[in-house]
Amino acid sequence: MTVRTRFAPSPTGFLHVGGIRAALFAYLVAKQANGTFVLRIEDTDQKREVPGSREHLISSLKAIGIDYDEGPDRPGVFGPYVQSERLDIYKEWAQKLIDSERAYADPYTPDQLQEFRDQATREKRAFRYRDHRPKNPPAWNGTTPLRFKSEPKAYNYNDAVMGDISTSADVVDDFILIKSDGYPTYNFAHIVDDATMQITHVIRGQEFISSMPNYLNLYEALDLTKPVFAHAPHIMNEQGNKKLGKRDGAKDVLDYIRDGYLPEAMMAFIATLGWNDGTEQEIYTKSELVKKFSLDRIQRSGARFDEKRLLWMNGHFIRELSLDELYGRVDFFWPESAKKLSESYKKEVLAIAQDRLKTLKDLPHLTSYFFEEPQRDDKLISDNKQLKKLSETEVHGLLKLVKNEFGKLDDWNAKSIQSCLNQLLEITGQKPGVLFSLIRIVTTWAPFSPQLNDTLALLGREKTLERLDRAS
RNA sequence: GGUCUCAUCGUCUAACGGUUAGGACACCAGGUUUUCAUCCUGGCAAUCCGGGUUCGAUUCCCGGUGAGAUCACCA
Repeated sequence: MTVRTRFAPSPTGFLHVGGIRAALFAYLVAKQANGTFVLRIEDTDQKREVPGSREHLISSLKAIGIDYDEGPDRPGVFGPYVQSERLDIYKEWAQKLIDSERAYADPYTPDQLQEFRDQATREKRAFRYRDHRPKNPPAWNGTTPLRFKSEPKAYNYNDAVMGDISTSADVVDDFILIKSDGYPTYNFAHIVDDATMQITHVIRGQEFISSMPNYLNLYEALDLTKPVFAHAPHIMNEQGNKKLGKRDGAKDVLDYIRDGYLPEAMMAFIATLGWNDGTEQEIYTKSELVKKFSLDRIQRSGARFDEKRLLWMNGHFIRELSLDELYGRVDFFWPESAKKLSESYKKEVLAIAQDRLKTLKDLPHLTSYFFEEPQRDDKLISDNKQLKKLSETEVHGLLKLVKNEFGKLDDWNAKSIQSCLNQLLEITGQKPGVLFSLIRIVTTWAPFSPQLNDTLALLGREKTLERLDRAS
């Protein structure tokens, strides 16, 4: 039997990093078994649907490299893959339950229901709809909710992540199958869909664990084979006190990509948040994840989202990239002033910036002085422990000497510049901390920059002398 | 409050009942004869509490405590 997993989001908001983890896990389980990964859109709540979220969600998945084999825009034999287009299917399955007397029309008004609930609250007991199950419900005409007639029982079942879970019969209740607007509830629709789409592994967030007894009861009423269940804990916010959500400033995946994070870093980071393979490996490529991932090694408690670790991982992946590869990725991130420069020059700049990039977005402020005249900032000198001791005339004297020696150089490359710099140390009698810092600062006006000889070589003799001139 | 689940450095985590409780991020210090970054070396730092079981519990059991999830005509 081929493994089929699915990711089934509702288009009610934006897919943030917490939500995408379930998708990643489902994807990995499918790919690992050479199976199929399905995207299904659960849009049964028309009121909450957010325009554009469907597209956003799809591009988020694609952005970090989660490709689905079947989905709204990838037709397969089990379609349609959008729930609002499957209403007839749900009606059919609902009819089966009506026929077998496992579904009935809900005769109560919302107000009446609320009264039942309030009453339960006053009496400090849990509300259960089935305590109010009508004796002779009217025939269902589609304008009132259709409820599941549960057969409460205790369950012991295995969850691929959480292990053995047991529940009492108390929590099985008569939930709504079809709403009065004719749309099915998630509780009903997803089970019908998973069955008809032949899903073998249901991998989702742990918010559904508490509904499992109801689902199990429904599977039995429908006489369906149960898939493997896997409920992953949520990713928590940085305080660790609740699940990560948009309100905590949780960014969505596309935000991270826009901020210069690599898709492979996002994937590795999200996968290892609460999962590891038991070895001391910290960083995984996509193909390693596909090979090594396993549901039973997912941590059972929620992990916090640690931006610092993400940043480190991103820097790592950036350094791993070949120069050409990296060059292809930073296109969007060059400062405006770099746009007109040649590819070869930009590649040289990129080569000495690569180790320093934590995100691709760091590129402009790390390299802008190669492309445009930097803003002079005398504080860089006056705040420098070594340089602030120098008088203005001393500074000018030093710069003059530097200019002189640089002017005499036959070749202008990193090597010749370095030997010239070494000579200058002898000529001036200054320590490198003073002389090199001074040159570095007046040629870049940046708080830090790559190695001095490399920087000057790339800057070119003309610009170097020009900037020395301007400073003296 | 009911139900379900979880609990190792600040964070992410490893450890068939026997380890000086390991690794990584972060942080700190040193080195790579300028800064920043990379790289290397070192340092700081943890088994929630209380009972059992056992020759021996991070590990098994019970009880606390703490945390999370859920209790909708939302998913």
